[in-house]
Amino acid sequence: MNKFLKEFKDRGFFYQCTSETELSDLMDNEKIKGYIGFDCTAESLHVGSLLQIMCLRLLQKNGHRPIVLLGGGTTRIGDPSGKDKTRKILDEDEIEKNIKNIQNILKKFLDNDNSDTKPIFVNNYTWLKDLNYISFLRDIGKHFTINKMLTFDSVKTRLEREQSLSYMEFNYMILQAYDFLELNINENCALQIGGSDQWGNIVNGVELIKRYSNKQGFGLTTPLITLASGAKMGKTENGAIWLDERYLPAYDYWQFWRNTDDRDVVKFLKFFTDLETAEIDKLKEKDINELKTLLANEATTMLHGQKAAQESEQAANEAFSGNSLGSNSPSIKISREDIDKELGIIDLVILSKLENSKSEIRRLIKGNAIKINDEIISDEKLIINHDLFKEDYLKLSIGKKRHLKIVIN
RNA sequence: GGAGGGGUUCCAGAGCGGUCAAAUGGGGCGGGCUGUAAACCCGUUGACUUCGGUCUUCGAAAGUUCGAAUCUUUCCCCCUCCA
Repeated sequence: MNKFLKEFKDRGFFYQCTSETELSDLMDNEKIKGYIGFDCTAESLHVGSLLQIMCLRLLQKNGHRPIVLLGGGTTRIGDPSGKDKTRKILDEDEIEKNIKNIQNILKKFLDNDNSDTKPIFVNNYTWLKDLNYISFLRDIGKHFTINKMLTFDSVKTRLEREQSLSYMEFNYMILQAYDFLELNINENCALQIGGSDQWGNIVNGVELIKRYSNKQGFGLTTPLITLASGAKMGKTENGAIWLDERYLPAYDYWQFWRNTDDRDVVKFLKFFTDLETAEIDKLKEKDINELKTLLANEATTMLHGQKAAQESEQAANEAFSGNSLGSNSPSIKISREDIDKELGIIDLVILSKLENSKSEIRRLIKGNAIKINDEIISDEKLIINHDLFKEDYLKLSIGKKRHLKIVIN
């Protein structure tokens, strides 16, 4: 089996492939281009897209060249896959902004220097925006039958549940298929990779290429990642695990990985680190918490750099060892005047932005959840005075996991 | 176009004139146990509070009433059946 495909499988990325043997042969014989489309609905990518990003990296690692399709055009339509309802359509400016942002994130994960494998960024709006309706229907539309389109899950589930599916959304799959054709013709792109929910859309592209150009394209999908807990990857109650440091600091990103469920650790090491699978299999014997730290360090290094990863680990050690916080711990500054005017504990927490409801803070105090310098606070009227600032800071903790350094400015 | 059913707190889903800031379950948060895990147990889950209460919520607006999530009217949205 082709080296790329083998690792793709070894790491658990593989779900389905249109013509596996042929794809394997092709990738043995030549370096190909493979693309993945990213939706531009959100201002940044979150870990839910990470597996796709890892696929792009794997292509590069094996000498193939990734094409990143930023769906500037299709985002204007909205993919009905997996959606119950039509979602809100973003305006032009937002989409443009999102595209730039997402592109910057992806560059962090990819090798942009090797001229043979550096990623090609394309925006499908460039070719979708000028399509002529009549000629599109004649050239492309004739290759699609409604009969077939109605059988795709994305359409079928909507219809079965009698939820409305607009004609606009119905066309999404045709546009995605057209994207693949476009890339196949103009970039000689032979492969589309996507999540398993994209299978139908991908197959459409492969078939369109066959009918239109009589060439063979390939589709490859990755499984939907489900956590041991049954939750979806990437979204927590506190919000998505963003890949953009402006939305989620490196320390929190590190913590996300550090808090991985035991049962998911090995799987994640294979998915989200560059460690060789053989090595990971050996590591399995290690202490589970060491593995989690390893996972957190590898994943954070990949995105935010080694320095950020080390600092995060150090900060975590400090925060959880119960000792004093170091220079890498999350911190905020408050002014001397704030303390002079008898700042209460509740207001301090508000200032820290750890919580924004006074009622909630009172509840936390009642539940022994709030600590200053590791001592439980039981008086909600406690006034913060300068004596609490040992050295030059005060350690504020909420629960077991949130610790913050309060520094006087 | 005609006939019905419905919109409730993060989600699902009770309530159907006062005892409702609203049952129950899920999720979240906190505590306990531990390993920054899982499972389990306990507490909590609108805001503000001088802890006595006060204020704002049950699709939107107006009304009936001492009093409305609960009744009436209009409007908006969703669903089911018929054409």
